[in-house]
Amino acid sequence: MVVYTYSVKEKTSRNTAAKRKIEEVFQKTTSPITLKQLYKKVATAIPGVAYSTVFRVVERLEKDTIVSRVGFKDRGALYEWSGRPHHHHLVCEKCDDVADISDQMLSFNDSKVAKSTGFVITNHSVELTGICKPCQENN
Amino acid sequence: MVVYTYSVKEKTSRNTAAKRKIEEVFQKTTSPITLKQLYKKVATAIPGVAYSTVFRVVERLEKDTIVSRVGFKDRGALYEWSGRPHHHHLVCEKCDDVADISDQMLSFNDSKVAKSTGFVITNHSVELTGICKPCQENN
DNA sequence: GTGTTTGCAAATCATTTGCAGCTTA
DNA sequence: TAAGCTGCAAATGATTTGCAAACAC
Repeated sequence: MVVYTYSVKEKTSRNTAAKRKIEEVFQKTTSPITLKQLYKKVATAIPGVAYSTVFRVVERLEKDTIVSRVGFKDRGALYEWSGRPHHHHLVCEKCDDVADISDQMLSFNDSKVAKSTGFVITNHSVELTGICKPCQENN
Repeated sequence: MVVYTYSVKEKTSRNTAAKRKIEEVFQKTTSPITLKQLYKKVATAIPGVAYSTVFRVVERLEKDTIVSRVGFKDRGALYEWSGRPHHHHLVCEKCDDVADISDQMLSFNDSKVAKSTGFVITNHSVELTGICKPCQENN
């Protein structure tokens, strides 16, 4: 079990069941999940846990950049653990399955964009949509 | 003024003030806007217009693929006119200004991704974050 | 002990819908 | 006239907050 560590900016933090479980769910889940999904999983392990608790823990985790919010078009806000290597997502149109894509596979260069727009690029996010293998076959 | 034209799937459509104004706002605005922003602009020209009217017109326009919803991380759903050539967005962290980026500037290949994941790629969306020139200078 | 965290309930905010009256064609 | 469109009000759903009790340290 990974020990909970807040960023240096945080003075204190307490090790609670909710936090431990939330971290565990994030670690076990490869694809981004909604707060609702997270809450359901947490509530199974900790009956009676409040949605607001999950909300606040994740809120804190996001501020501390331990989890990050990733944006998808239609679904609501999704969260995933930040520790994993930089990657992007490929979402299946049919079943909403999410595959990870490494940055190298995309190979586009920010500098060309930076030059033509005058922006300094600080971050990029790519979302691909497609149809996964199983769904292609079950057609 | 561009004439309102629904897709062939639509049997009928009526030319109303709300629709004309909504189209006009979309045409004049280069960056994606929220429903709220759109509503405010429409309401200025058409006092007393209902939010739900704007909602429903945009809903219809989206179904007819005349406007498209683009996803950003933090802000809510954003809409933009679809007619423009395929492009992506570069958002300024400081002032939320949005610059367009042509697809060619990014030059990444779906086929490599398709090969390694088994997915058939149907669409892609790129969101870059950065700091625009004015904000760099005003620092 | 004491300051953080939690559960509960309620506030907020965005999105969506039902309906009856109005408008466009 | 008739089907579409609109305003209004209210439902829904997601997100957020206040507060007192419970808990970690």
